[in-house]
Amino acid sequence: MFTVGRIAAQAGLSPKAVRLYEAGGLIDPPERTAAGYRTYTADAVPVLGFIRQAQALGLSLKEIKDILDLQRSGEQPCGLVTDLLDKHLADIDRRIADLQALRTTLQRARAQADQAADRGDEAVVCRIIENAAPTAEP
Amino acid sequence: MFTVGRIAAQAGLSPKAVRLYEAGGLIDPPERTAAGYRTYTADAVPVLGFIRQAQALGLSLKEIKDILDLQRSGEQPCGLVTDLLDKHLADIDRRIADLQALRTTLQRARAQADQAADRGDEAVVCRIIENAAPTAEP
DNA sequence: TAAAACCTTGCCCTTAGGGCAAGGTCAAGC
DNA sequence: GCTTGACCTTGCCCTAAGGGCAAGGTTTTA
Repeated sequence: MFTVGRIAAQAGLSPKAVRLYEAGGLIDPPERTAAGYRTYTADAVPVLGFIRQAQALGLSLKEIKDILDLQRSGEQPCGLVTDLLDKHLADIDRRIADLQALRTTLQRARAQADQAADRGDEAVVCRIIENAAPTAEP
Repeated sequence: MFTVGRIAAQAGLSPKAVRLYEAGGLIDPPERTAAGYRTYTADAVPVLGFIRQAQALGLSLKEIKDILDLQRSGEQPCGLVTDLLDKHLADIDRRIADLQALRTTLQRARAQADQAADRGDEAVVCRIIENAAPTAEP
């Protein structure tokens, strides 16, 4: 039996995160002592570990909850997992492309900043950013 | 004279965003009519446009406020702007690298998912994510 | 003159927790 | 047995940048 602090440490999480996962329905509410302390068994560790891994892969808590719900309902969540992975893969590709476009824009803005500084030029707000073409957000 | 809705439309923003920028000190509080309506002059448009551009470059409202404050104090904000651009450029490079590492991890997880499906294999949560190595966040 | 379109403020919502407060509980040392 | 420190409980406010809604006032248009 472990308290929330111990189980969190075992899974590499904060106690607050563990409570949040419970509140969000990602993990089952554990037994409580008479005093109200949460008591976890070691069984909770792999589930928390899964949550951590899935988060590291960019899945949201909501998506992770969907996977876990499906699994708890006896279904095989593999299809959902692969769908989510595909979705996030495409999302990541989009974000990388956006960031690279933004990088180009930033570099152009930066180069103009240097040129303006050389000329002693100073516009409304330095004219550096006004001249930069609009791009996607980061 | 323009109402908040008109000035926002001119700058490509929502009225709420304009009010938010005022509350955050990015723009000066405009005059009010007797009824309390904000009344902007056309002078506000380039400032709002600057905010929009700077945001598109990934700057936070706080950073943009610092730039505008510096400019309003009579300083030339170019130095600050170039510093911020450099900082964000480095930040973007980090994020692109992180996302590319994440992409690799996701693809590995995805490939394992297919293999597991072929074998009819099903682990705690499909074993797809457990086997994926931890990576940086998106 | 009445309705539509606009404005005002204020509040709650979003992610994934962090931080703090007030108060209760457990384990170790003396 | 008692104290002390470490831990636990819930609850509230905070983050970034607004979106959405509500209740009520105003302006414009038909």
